[in-house]
Amino acid sequence: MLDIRFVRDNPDKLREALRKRGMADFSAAEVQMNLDQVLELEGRRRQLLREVEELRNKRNVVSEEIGKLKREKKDAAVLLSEMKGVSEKIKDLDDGLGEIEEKEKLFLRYIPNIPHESVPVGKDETDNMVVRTWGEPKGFDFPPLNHWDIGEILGIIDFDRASKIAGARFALMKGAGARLERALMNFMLDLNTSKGYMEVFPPILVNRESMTGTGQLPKFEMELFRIADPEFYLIPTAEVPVTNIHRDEILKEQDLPIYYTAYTPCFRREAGSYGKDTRGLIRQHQFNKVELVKFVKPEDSYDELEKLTANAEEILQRLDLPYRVVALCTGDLGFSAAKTYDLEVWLPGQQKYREISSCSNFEDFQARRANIRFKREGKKGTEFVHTLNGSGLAIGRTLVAVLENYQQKDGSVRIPQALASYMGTEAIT
RNA sequence: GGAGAGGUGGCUGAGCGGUUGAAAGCGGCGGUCUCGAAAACCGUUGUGGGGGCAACUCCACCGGGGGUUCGAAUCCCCCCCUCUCCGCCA
Repeated sequence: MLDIRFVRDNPDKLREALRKRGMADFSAAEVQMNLDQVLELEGRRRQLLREVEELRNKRNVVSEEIGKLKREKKDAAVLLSEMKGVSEKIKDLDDGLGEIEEKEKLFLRYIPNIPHESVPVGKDETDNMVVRTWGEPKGFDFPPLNHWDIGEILGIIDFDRASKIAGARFALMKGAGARLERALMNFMLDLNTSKGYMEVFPPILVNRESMTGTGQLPKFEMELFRIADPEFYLIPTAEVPVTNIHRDEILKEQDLPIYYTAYTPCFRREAGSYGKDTRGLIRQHQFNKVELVKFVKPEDSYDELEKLTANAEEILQRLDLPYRVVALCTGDLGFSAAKTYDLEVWLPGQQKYREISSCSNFEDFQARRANIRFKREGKKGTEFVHTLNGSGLAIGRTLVAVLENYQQKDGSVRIPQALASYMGTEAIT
């Protein structure tokens, strides 16, 4: 969420940012309001606020006067009759004010973040910029298989039975497949904690406030699984519960930066991606992920983004998986992000780089929404922290990359050196 | 699921419906004393918002939302959360 004062004072900057994101001039279809109308609304809000406060002041002053008279056993009838109805008037004005504030807030929640100046301008993923590549896609002296074929041949991934148990877009991992899933998870958590991230294991069902805090609601309700009766949402990423750890808190300056890493299952409806990646593990309703989350001081957030991305990259490097780093362009940038790097790993089965991590700086966008602030030593007032997060890494997709990159001519899969101790074997045969 | 207790400032903990933004203690900060420190003493110590160049000033906030009243932390209603005991259960 943007600051209404920023919107008020910089409508042109906002328009420019929206244009770069490919949203033309802004009108939030969902709330049927455009920027000019909101600016007008803001003017009315402040006018009304002044009126209400003036009345409240009158109420306070006169009520005190009445109290004084009563204590002195004097007659207060005149003042009492004068005050009759003032509260009602306040209530009326206040209701109107509340309505305006609701409208304004709703509107603000549909405005995306302002892209950082370093973000390449472009209209869609074809305009994303490759920042660097690491490793060389290996050549194979045989036609490399897809991971779902490898998984089936080795008997470690069972899609048929998974669809019997749950449905499409689920997988049943078996034997070495299940072990590999667990090995990756432990490997990633161990590496991340060695880099100073504190391991946390959060709730994976969360309430509405948490989903709103990180920006999944109200705009992306269609992507979420929800439990109806006691109302809960299944998290689409650990970003949600972990960022919400500090919702409505005022942190001390010396607490920052805070680094967390968390393994969680993630759940996504994948509505609107019918027909995309229908086979294999790439796009599942339920998948495992290890996440990196940071709370930092504003002046540090872009350095921290580079460091966070490097931490995620190191996982791929240790697994010796070729990848590239892509800076998302303005048109491809997520709603809440000011800047995002995607890590794309090489998949021989698809002869393509595929996203395996997404590392973003949200600046104060999430923090304002989730009300996460900090207080500087010796300074009055508070500031919003900057939040960042990135996958470190998506486990299912990493498993795919391992299977496809380490497959052998004889159908077996070698285990990367870094995972050997976690797997207890050198190869899956 | 049944029965009870409770939610007040960074923490502990008071608060007859009317100078209570809120006693007191602790903690924090500043100062006196000291070679320095501790102790002692004095002072200070919330968040958000509106107006103003500023000094400053006004408004809101005692779990959340309604209500009663000239006036609510205090009275009434609803909701949420935490804790204890019983039952059930991984």
